[in-house]
Amino acid sequence: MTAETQSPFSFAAALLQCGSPGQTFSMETLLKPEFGEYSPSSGDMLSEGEESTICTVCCDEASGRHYGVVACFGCKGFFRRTVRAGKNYVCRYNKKCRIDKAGRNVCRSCRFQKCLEVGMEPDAIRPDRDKTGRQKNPRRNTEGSIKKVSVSSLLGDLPCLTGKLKDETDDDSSSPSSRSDSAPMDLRPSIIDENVLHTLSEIENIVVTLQDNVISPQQMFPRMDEAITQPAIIAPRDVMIFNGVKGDADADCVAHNLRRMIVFTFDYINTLRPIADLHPMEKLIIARSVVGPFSVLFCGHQSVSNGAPDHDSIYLPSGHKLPAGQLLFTKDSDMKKHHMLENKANIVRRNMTDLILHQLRKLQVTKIEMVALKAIMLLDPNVRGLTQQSCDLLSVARESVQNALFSHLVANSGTTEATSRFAQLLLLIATATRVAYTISSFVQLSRDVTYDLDFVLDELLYLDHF
Amino acid sequence: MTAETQSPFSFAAALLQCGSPGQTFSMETLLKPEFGEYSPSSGDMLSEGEESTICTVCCDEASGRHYGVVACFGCKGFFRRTVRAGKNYVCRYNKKCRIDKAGRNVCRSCRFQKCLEVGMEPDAIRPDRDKTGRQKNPRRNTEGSIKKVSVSSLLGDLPCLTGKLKDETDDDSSSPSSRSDSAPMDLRPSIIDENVLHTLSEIENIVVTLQDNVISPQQMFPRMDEAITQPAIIAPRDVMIFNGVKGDADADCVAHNLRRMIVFTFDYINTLRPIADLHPMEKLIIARSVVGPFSVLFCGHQSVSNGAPDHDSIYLPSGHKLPAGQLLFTKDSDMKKHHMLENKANIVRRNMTDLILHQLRKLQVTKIEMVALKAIMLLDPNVRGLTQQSCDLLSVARESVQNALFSHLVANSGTTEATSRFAQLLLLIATATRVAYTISSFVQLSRDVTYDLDFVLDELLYLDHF
DNA sequence: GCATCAAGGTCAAAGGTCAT
DNA sequence: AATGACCTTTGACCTTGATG
Repeated sequence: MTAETQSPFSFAAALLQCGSPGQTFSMETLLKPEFGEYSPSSGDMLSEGEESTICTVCCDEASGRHYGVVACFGCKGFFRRTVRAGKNYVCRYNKKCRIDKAGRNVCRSCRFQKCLEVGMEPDAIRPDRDKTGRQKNPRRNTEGSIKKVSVSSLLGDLPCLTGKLKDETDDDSSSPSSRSDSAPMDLRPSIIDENVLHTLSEIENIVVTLQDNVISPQQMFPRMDEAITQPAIIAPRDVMIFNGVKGDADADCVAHNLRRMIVFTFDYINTLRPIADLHPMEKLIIARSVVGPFSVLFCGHQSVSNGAPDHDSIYLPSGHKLPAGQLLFTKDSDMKKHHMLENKANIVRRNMTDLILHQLRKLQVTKIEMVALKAIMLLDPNVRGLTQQSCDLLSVARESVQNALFSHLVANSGTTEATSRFAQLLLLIATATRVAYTISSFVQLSRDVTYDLDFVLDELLYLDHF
Repeated sequence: MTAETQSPFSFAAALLQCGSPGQTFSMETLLKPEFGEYSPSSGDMLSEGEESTICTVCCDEASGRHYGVVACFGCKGFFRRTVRAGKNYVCRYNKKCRIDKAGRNVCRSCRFQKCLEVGMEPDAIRPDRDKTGRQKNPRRNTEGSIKKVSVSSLLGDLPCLTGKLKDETDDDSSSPSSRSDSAPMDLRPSIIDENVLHTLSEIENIVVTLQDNVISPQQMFPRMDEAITQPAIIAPRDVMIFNGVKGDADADCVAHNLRRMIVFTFDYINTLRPIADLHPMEKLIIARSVVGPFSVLFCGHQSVSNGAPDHDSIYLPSGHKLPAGQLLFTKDSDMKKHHMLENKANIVRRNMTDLILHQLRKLQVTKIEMVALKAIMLLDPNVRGLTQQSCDLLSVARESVQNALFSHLVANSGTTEATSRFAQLLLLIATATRVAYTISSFVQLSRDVTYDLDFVLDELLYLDHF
C-alpha cells in the first residue's frame, strides 16, 4: 500500500485511455464494484485504487509499473517481445482498433502503438539475460547439439544396453521415440526411467546366470588383457548360490570365490552397454578400479537377501560361508605371520558384516536398487586413463541410471523419503569402497608375508599400484 | 532526476564508457570529488580518478570498494548473492563472454568468473546475517579475544544444528500447522533447509578461523583420547592459507600439514552439534573413520577454489604446495626404499589431482555444497562402535543435511539436474575414500620401510588396524 | 563523538518460464 | 507461435557497525 502510494503516476494519460470510449466496461470491470467507489478525498492526485491497478494500455488489471507505465502482465510481455524481436506489425483495419482486455489481441499493430502512446519506453528493454528460474525440463536450447545427440543416442541405445542380448530391446526403442517430442514431459521420463531399471534387471539376470558352453582351461596366471575379454580363464562360471550349504570356507576357498566374483564383474562389464563397447584396455582400467567395491556390495547383498538367518556370516557364491570368528588359515610354522594374517582377515570380515551387511539389512535394499547401484559403480567416468569420449559416454549413461533410480524411489515413497534413501544408497558405495580397501590391504599383507594367496587377486584387488 | 541521469538505458553510452572516457561524468561522479584526490603521482597506466570510479568487473560506474575491489552496485550484489547462495553457473557459450555494462547479465558464469579474476574475495561475504560492518582481514592480531572462544565453550555455545532443527520443526507443528497443510509443500521445507546450510556455513567459518588462545605445547606422541578434546596438542592452529606462496613442500612439511588438517577435523567434530555432544571416545571413533576422506576433500577443495592457476599442484594449509613430479624425500642411503616411497607418494599425488581436483573442478563444487558434504561425511551413523542412541542422532542429522543439500540443488537448477548433481556430489565421497586409502597405504609403507613419518599419522591415517 | 567505509538488506521493475 | 500468469534476478538505495 505504502509502496503504491509512493509511486508517481501519470493519471492524465490513464484517464484518457480508459475514459473516452463509452462502453469499455468489460465483464471484468463490472464484476469488480470496488473500483467504482471513488474516494475523491485523498486530496492531491488521484484515487490510488484505480490508477495502480488498471493497465494503462488495455484497462485490464495491472501488475505494476512496466517500462514506465502501469500495465498488466500481458502488455508488459507483449511490449518486451515486440521490441526484442524488432517486429513491425501492420494494422489490417483502420488503425483505430480498440485496445481493451478483450480486444487487445485482435490487432498487434494497434496494441503496440497504444503501448508507445501511453509512454512505454523501448529503451527500457534490456538485452537478453542468462537463463533464470525453474527449468523443469532443462532443454538444451539454442546450441544444445552435443547434449541432444548423446541423449537421443542414449534413448536408442539404453533400452538395449547389451551387445550380446538384444531381442526384446528393439521393439522398445522404436515405437516411443517418435512420441517423445509431443508427449507431455511429466510422463515420459518416468516411463523411460522404468525402462532403464528394467533393462538393468535383465542384464543382471543374464550375467548372473551366464554359464560356460565349453570348459575353457582355467589359468593360474592369466594375462589380464586377455582375461577381460575371456573372463572364463580366470575361473569357471560355476553357478552362484550363496546359500552356505557347503559349510565354512578356508583361505583357498575364499580366493576361489573372489576369482568367481571377478569373473562376474568382468561379465557385467562386457554386458552393460556403454562399457561393453569400449576398448578392452579401457574396460580393464574400469574393472581394476571398481572390482573391489563391486564385489563387496554384490556379495553383501546376496548374503543378506538369500534369507540367511545367520546375521554374522558372509555367504559366498560357491555355497560356502564365512562365519565370524572362524580361523581361515591352517596353522603355520610362523606364528607371528599367521597371527597377522588371521587378524587382518578378521578385520575384513568384521568390516563386511558390521558395515555392509548391517547397512544392507537396515536399508532393506531391493534387487532393483542394487542393480542400479551396480550400474552406477561400473559407469564411473572419473577413472584415470579413459579417453574423453569414453568419459562422456559413461557420464551420460550413469546420469540416466541415477535419474532412473531417483524416479523409482520417488514413485515408491515420495520425494522426501526418496532423497534420503537415494543418498543412503549412494553412500553405500563409499562404504563399500572402504571395505574393499581392507580387502586390498589383506591381499597386500598376504603377499608381504609371502603367503601366496592368488595371482589374480594380487593383480586386481591390490589397488594402489597404479 | 538524478535517477534518470543514472538510468542505464542507453547501451551505446554504456559501451562508450569502457573504451573512451570522454564525457562519462554523471551527477554521481561530480558529487564525489573525494575519489579524485588520490595523488596521481603513482600514475602507472591509468589515471587514478578513472580507476576508482569505474567498476573493475564491468566498467560501469563504481559505487565504492566491495569485497576487495572497486565495483558497481550491480556486481557487488551479484557477487554477494552468488556466493551466499552457493550457486554454480554454467556458461552456455565458450566461457569468453564479454563482461561490460551492457553484457554483464548475459552470462552469469562469466560474470562471476570475472569477479573472481579481478580479485573479489568470497571470504569477504559473511554468512552471518546480523554481523555487519567491516572486518575484512581477520587480523591475526595478538589478543583478538573474540575469536578466542575456546573449544570447550564452543561445545556449549554453538548455534547447534540439532537445536535449530528441532526448534524449526516444533514451530512448524505448533502454530502454522494449519498453513503447512494447505500450503504447497514446495516452500516450507526449503526455508528450513536453507537454515541448515546456513548454520553449517557458520560452523565452517568458526572452525576455519579457530585460533589458539594460548600456545599449548605440541606433543610428538599425543594420546588420541586426549587429542580429541584438545586438538591443539597435535599441532598449533596456524592460519590455513592454501595459497602456495611458501613454495614446495618436503616430507616433513607434508606431515605437518596433515597434522594441521587432523586438528581441523577434530575441531569440526567438536563443533558440529550432534557429534560435538557425543562421548569423546565416540568422537574419536568417528574421527578415525572419517579423517582421511575429510581431509582429502577439504584440501582438494581449497586447492581448487583458491584460484590456483596451477592445475596440477596440491595446495596445503601452511601455504606450501605439492607440485606434480616433485621429489618429496631427500635421497636416502637405501635407494630401493627411497624409490618405493617416492613412487607411492607419486601415486597419492596423482590420485589427488586426477581424481579429486579434477572432479572438483569439473563439478565446480561451491562452498555451500562442500560444507554439506563435510557434514554428511562426519555425520556417518554407520561407524562401528557407536551406541544405538548416537547412531540415531547422527542418522537424523545427516538426513536433514542431505535433504537440505538436495533442496538447495533443486532451487538452483531444477529437479533433473539437481538429482544428477546430488549423486555426483555424494559419489565424490566414495572417490575421496579411495584416495584416502592410498594415503593410508603410503603411511603404512613409510612405517614398513622404517621411515618414521609421524606418530599421529600412523595412529589416524593408517586405517585398517581396527 | 562522528565521519567514513564496507559489510548486509530491501524491493520495484527488469528478466525468464512454460502451460495454455 | 504467441500469450500472460507467475517466478527469479538485478541494482539503486538504505541501514548497520567497525574503524580511525
